[in-house]
Amino acid sequence: MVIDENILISAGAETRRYTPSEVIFCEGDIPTYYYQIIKGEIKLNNYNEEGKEFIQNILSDGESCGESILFIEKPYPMNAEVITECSVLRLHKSVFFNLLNQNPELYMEVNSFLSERLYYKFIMMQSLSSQNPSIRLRGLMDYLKSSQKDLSPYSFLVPLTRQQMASLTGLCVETAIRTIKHMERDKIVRIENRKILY
DNA sequence: TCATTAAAGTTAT
DNA sequence: ATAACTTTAATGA
Repeated sequence: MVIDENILISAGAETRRYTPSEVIFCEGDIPTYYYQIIKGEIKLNNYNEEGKEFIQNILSDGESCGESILFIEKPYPMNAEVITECSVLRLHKSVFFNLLNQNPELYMEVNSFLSERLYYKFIMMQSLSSQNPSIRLRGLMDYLKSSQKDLSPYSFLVPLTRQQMASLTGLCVETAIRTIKHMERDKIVRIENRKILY
């Protein structure tokens, strides 16, 4: 949880509902609100000139989306698209900043969330700079798995579709699938009824 | 080697 | 039923 929901609500945040494929904001929009997910999944993405999607991030319960851009005078460099049915708290930028100014602890909470996102970017950038699809996918899975305690092999069920894994690593689905199959042969992952265990 | 295209099978809504 | 996802195979850069 980035910021306690009750604090946001008493500050005047409104609860908004979104349905899958709805767009919360678009690349080029001027940021006006702070958004925090109560429940559901949202992806931050871009589409290249050929229409291929690159997913910057997938966010869910308790996480905020696009907050980093609020701190700079720039339009969004990505879209926020709803994956699953969502309820989201929305607080106007100016109220959000007043809130932070009155509560230094909240600044720290936002900071720590921001740092986590930045950490993800560093980790992913390292593996994405590799041409090898196996290294890219492992970089993604290593990061995701690092948030759980049990680090033993095959204890982590990858909570992503192959499509999403491909979009997060800049691969095409088919390559992601082939690579995952190869990783299964190499005993890096296990596959049980299409679920990937890492 | 990987991306792309096409085609077909599978799962979720 | 229909859409979304998964898989395989062929072809080309």
